[in-house]
Amino acid sequence: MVSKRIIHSLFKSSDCLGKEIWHFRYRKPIRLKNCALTSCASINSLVLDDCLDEENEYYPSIVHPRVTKDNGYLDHTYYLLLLDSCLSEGSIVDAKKLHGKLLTLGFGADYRIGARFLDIYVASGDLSSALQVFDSLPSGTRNESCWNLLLSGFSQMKRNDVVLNLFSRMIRENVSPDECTFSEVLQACSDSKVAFSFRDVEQIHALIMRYGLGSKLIVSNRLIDLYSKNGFVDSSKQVFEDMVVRDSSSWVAMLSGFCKNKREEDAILLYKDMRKFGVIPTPYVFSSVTSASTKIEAFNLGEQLHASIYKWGLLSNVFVSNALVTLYSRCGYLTLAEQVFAEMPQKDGVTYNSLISGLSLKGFSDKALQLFEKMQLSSLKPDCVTIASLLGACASLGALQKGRQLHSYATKAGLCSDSIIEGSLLDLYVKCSDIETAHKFFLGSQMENTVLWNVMLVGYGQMGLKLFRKMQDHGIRSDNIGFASAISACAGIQALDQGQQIHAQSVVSGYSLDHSIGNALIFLYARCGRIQDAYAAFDKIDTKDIISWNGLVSGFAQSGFYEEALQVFSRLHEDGVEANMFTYGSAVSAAANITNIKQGKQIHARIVKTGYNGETEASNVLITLLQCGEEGFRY
DNA sequence: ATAGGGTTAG
Repeated sequence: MVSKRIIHSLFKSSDCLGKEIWHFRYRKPIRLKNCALTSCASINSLVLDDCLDEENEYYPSIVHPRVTKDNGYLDHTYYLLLLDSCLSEGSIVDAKKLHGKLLTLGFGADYRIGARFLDIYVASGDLSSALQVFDSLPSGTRNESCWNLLLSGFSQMKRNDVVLNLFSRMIRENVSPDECTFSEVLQACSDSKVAFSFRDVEQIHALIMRYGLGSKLIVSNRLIDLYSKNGFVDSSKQVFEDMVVRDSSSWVAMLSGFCKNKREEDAILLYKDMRKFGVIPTPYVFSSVTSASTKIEAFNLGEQLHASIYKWGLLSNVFVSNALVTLYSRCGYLTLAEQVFAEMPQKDGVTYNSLISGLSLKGFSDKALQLFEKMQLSSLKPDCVTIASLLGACASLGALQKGRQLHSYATKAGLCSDSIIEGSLLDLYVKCSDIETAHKFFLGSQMENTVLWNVMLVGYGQMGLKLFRKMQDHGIRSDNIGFASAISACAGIQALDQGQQIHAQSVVSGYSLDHSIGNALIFLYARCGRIQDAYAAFDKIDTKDIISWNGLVSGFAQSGFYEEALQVFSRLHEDGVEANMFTYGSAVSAAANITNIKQGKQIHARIVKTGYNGETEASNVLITLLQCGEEGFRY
């Protein structure tokens, strides 16, 4: 709204005597009488009376841009008011008409009018018109706010390439960017699909410092984000630590930076620091930190977080509670996960997906499928993530029929082009031994999807190795899981040379430090009876997990080094490592083979204690052990 | 502006 005074001075400054103007009430043009403007109450009242309400405030919507037979008595200020009227009514069509008229009237070069149109076009998303107006402005009048307007327009439309081009043009034309400029530019860089090299980000950083904007909060926050998104989290940390003033977003940016770069421990330490500094945690903080503790399975910390979240009254936040559902699911506390789920006042697709994937992963496939039914009854639509989890559940259940239903659901919903859905579908058919469908599916899919090769490689055992060669013949690069699976396949047929060769290839491909490949190598040596090499490979792994240990135990057990296998099993026990069903299976089998009833019984006791006695693999071998014939041994 | 869920592996 514009005050009465502005309109007054507007009319005073205009030489409008004897001209025709549009009368808004009569809806027709009238000619202004020959009277002195300073005392021209008639003109003022003529227009103003119609435009003012009781509170003497001007409503632009009453003014309509149909000023006829204009000879130029109305200046740009008047047109700016008219433009405001178009804007307040949101009528881009009117604005465009007016623009056309102004151009014919010769107002095109007027900076203020141009800037206003720029604003209108950017706000309405008509960026090509915006760009036209921008280019038609005399270059001397294009100040940084014009540039920023244009930048923010393209940034909102996610045209990041244009944003970056405009930015470099801006620098070339010697316009000084301000914090708004960098805020948009950094945002565009972060959203861009293209990865930035360290040098790229550093150059942007240097520019920021050159223009003296290093202390601006929004700039630093986005810089932290940009460094992190491209994997340079240590530089993010540097920026964060150099900040004199931080706001809540700075902490969140740093937290999520650590989370994005698998630095969960750092994220958790940062959270503790943040609390020490007395920063009030936001939902963003809790969803990030909870997710970080999920990833490293820090269940105790997760419980503490749950308590804090409750204390801050943030359980009603969907993001936060979803993170909690995932936390409890992944740590195996499905009852707690279900409890959080049940108490959520609002649920979204991710809420369902979190619990469904948790149930599927932990073997509660039936429950996962039931929850899927429930989800369909609610108005929420299952998506790729839902289907992928459920396909996993079906694969482990061997539920081919249900899996096929999901397949047709996914086809109807248009989800089948998703590469992860493809992977889990193929895995379903392979695990359910529907070789024909699996083969057809594989041949009909994109060759570049390495997961599909891996699924085939694993599922087809020895045949898999041939496929692995074929993959290489096609020039498709394998990934760490492909190499690991191929090496394991070699282990299975005790093809040491071939396995070593593939390992050498993986090193050439840059996977020399990969965990999965290291574990596979342990298994290869152990399975081929190379005890010392196996231990050497084992020692090379810096963070040994149960799979590393299993490589030794099951490898030795399968190659007939039963005592060795049992020794490793005892060591594992002493080291306080949690065995799983594969470990127990191999250990019991080793004990059975050398009829070591005493150790067999000990293992049995632990199996019962850990609840793995429901697992067929260990139980079957226990029965074998029983058949070895020790009296009094009962399963 | 910054946050949560999915496939292959022994």
